[in-house]
Amino acid sequence: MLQKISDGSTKEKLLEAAKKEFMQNGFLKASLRTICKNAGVTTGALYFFFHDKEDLFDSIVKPVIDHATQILAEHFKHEDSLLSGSGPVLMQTLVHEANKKDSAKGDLSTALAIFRYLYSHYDEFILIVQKSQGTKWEGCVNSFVDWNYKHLKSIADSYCKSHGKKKIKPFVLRMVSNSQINCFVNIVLNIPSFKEAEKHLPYVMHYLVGGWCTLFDENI
Amino acid sequence: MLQKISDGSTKEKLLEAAKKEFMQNGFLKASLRTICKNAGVTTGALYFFFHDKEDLFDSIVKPVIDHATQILAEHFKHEDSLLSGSGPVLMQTLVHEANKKDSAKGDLSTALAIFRYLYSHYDEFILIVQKSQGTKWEGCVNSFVDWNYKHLKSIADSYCKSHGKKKIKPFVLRMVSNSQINCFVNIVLNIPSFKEAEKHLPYVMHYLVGGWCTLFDENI
Amino acid sequence: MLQKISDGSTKEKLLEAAKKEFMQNGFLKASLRTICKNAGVTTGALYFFFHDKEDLFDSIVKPVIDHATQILAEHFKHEDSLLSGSGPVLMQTLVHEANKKDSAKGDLSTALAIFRYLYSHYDEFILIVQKSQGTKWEGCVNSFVDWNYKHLKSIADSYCKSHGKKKIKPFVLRMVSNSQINCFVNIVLNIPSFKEAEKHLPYVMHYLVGGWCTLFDENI
Amino acid sequence: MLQKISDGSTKEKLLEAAKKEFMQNGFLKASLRTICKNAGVTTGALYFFFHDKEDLFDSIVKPVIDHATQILAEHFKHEDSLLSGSGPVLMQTLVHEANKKDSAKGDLSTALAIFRYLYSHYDEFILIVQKSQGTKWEGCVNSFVDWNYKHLKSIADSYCKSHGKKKIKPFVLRMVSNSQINCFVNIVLNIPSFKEAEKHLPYVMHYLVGGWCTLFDENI
DNA sequence: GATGAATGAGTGTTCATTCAT
DNA sequence: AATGAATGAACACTCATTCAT
Repeated sequence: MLQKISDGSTKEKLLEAAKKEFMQNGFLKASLRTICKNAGVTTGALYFFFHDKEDLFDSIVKPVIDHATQILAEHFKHEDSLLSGSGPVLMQTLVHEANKKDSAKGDLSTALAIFRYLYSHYDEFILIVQKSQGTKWEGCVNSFVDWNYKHLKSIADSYCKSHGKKKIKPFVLRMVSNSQINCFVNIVLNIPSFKEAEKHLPYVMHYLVGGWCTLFDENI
Repeated sequence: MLQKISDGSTKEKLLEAAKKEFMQNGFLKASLRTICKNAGVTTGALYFFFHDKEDLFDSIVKPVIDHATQILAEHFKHEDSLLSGSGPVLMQTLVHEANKKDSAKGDLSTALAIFRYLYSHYDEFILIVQKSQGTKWEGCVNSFVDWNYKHLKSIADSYCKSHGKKKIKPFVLRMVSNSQINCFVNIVLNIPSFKEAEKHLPYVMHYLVGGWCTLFDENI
Repeated sequence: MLQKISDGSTKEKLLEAAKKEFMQNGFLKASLRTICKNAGVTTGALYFFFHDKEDLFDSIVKPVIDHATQILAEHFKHEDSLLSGSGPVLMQTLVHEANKKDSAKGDLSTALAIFRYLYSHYDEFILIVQKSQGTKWEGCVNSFVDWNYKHLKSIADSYCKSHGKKKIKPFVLRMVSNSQINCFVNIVLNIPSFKEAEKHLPYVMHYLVGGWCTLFDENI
Repeated sequence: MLQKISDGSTKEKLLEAAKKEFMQNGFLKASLRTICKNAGVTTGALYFFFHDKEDLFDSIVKPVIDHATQILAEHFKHEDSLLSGSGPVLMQTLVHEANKKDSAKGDLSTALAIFRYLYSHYDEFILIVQKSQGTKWEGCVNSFVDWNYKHLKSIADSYCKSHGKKKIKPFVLRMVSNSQINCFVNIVLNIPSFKEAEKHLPYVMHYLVGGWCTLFDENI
């Protein structure tokens, strides 16, 4: 595994205490004093390991963001390769025919991988999504929306071109991207365990694909 | 109109300065001192008009929340009355057939009313949605999701019953509710003017209805 | 009666609210804001009737102090007149023989009069004794001790002179004076009703006279 | 000695400045700002050493209260052991015969010890007795009165029982207790030096014992 | 590596008081 | 006689950060 087991070192104790404090109070209201006290360590020690308050937050959150980014990047890369390589047939797999097959949107494996990872770093996920106001990560989810948007756009444009339809409006794609990301975030936020989320996932995908396919209907 | 035009009174100056400061820094980081300074007023004056920092925030935000709530309440009431009064035929209007008609989801009038109102109180809307961390309104959007969920559930249950289908899972409805609210919020957040939003609205509705109708498909 | 019945006028309402606030919080912690709010009156009104915070406190407390002072003054004057007029015989009444009679220290009438008055102005008494820190009255009880000391001294000196004994040391007399006043204050503070205090009074006097007479014993 | 000599450290400077400020203004009116300024230290420094304003006051006053309490406790314990161990004879020493001997109330050693201690912590004593309003110590003297009352009661009850007299009324004993404590406090308050107080002490004891013995007179 | 001490600007809030109307 | 608005200094307290040791 990539993650070191907590070894009770000062740094680990600080990170643990910080996580708890950030979870309870959010970045802005969190108190370094409290963190140090709970870690059983002096303020000076904190500043030996971390440059400042935000750096401390970063140290907790960054690895998770990076890893999630990587999973997504691989997923996008994979879909892109399918797309560029194999023309209209595959396109249907990705888009229109998706809801007629039991493995909607290609397959669920990427979604499951992401979920599995996020649930195993639940606190960090919460920190990123709900407690990062005041840090550079407060727009983190939006960045993912942007990214996903670009991805969706390339798929949609490609599909429309090959089917002789006019392009989906960027605004709509942005909204869809946002909708997708938001659904995923919401699942993790509202469903306590990976196991349950796993069970729900097909319904979610079905719903999202339903909306997605609507975009390519003739009558609009 | 219900809203008084700013008359340059101390209270108005304070509210104006507060709005600006809250917009810039969010509730937690906002400084009352700065607000007073920018309003050209002493700290004491602020406390003559407002009970405390949160009361100041409230005074800006509450009327907008109340009004939006009222619009929604009327909308829900209206749909409920259609539902209870007229059986399966209308149900189709509300649900399944929606995407086959140009007035999806009944009609767009409620959505437009809400949008028109929110755009005319843009700053307040931003404050509620993005700057209210640390106040009692930080979960405000979630409350709307909950509310909408109850509404969707009654519609869905009623429809399923009359069509002999098994109920939609609560979790799915919750997700859909969240998705809908999130889309609307996102439009206001990302589209600068009401005029543009108005143009986009049909696409949005089409997308949302698409997802919604998927729920009632046979094959899941 | 000297005391006007509260007529619900603004001034009366202020005095009433002030009394309550001063009782609860003492002079220093008392808030004029709170007083005005409870009186249902604005701050400005308060400053129409009273010069400042201390003046407000004074207005409540001064009449009671004055009246108590007057009662005492009459008592002292009366005892002085007995003293100057009638030589050694009366002296015994006042002092040494006191504890052999059932009406110790002359009689209890003065004490009863004072008690009756204080109990009928209980709140004001508490204010003077326990809540006046920060006002010019915070040493009020000490003034009474001083005054009583002068009185005791004249009695003691006169007695000693006429009995050929050497004078009681001023320090001792001061202590005795303090002891007496303190006992009286303590009774009012610890015994809730005049009726009960009246019952206890003889024991108190017996105790005080016991100590007082000790001063004139031969063997010291 | 238990007390460290002021070493000019920040904490010592703060305590010194605080003592001065509390003496001048009492707890409530004392300003932490002023204290820090006079200590030549920033506000933050104060809060490194003390939890809050009251903790600062406590740190000055608590050791003295504790020590005085201890001295008294030992004294009470000693008297109790005499009482339980040796019957009526000693009882006379403690009570009735006290005024016929030159070492009234057993001996003066406890009183002297207390005085010596209090005079060597004069400022702290003043703080406790006169400047503690608003802190948990404002009723401190009353606690001592209560304590002494319980002690007096056990002595008095024991004496009355062994002499076949009916018990002294609790109210009277409470008053006597108050009177004794009050006298002692008053001495320290009014007599500037231990040396003088020492000279006066026999008179004080004589007076107090005089009153005390009166309680056991036949004719009341 | 880590401590303990200290900084100093900043926080929201309360205060008694004033004054034009 | 009384209001409502406003003052401005003061309050206790917290903050992230620094640094000599």
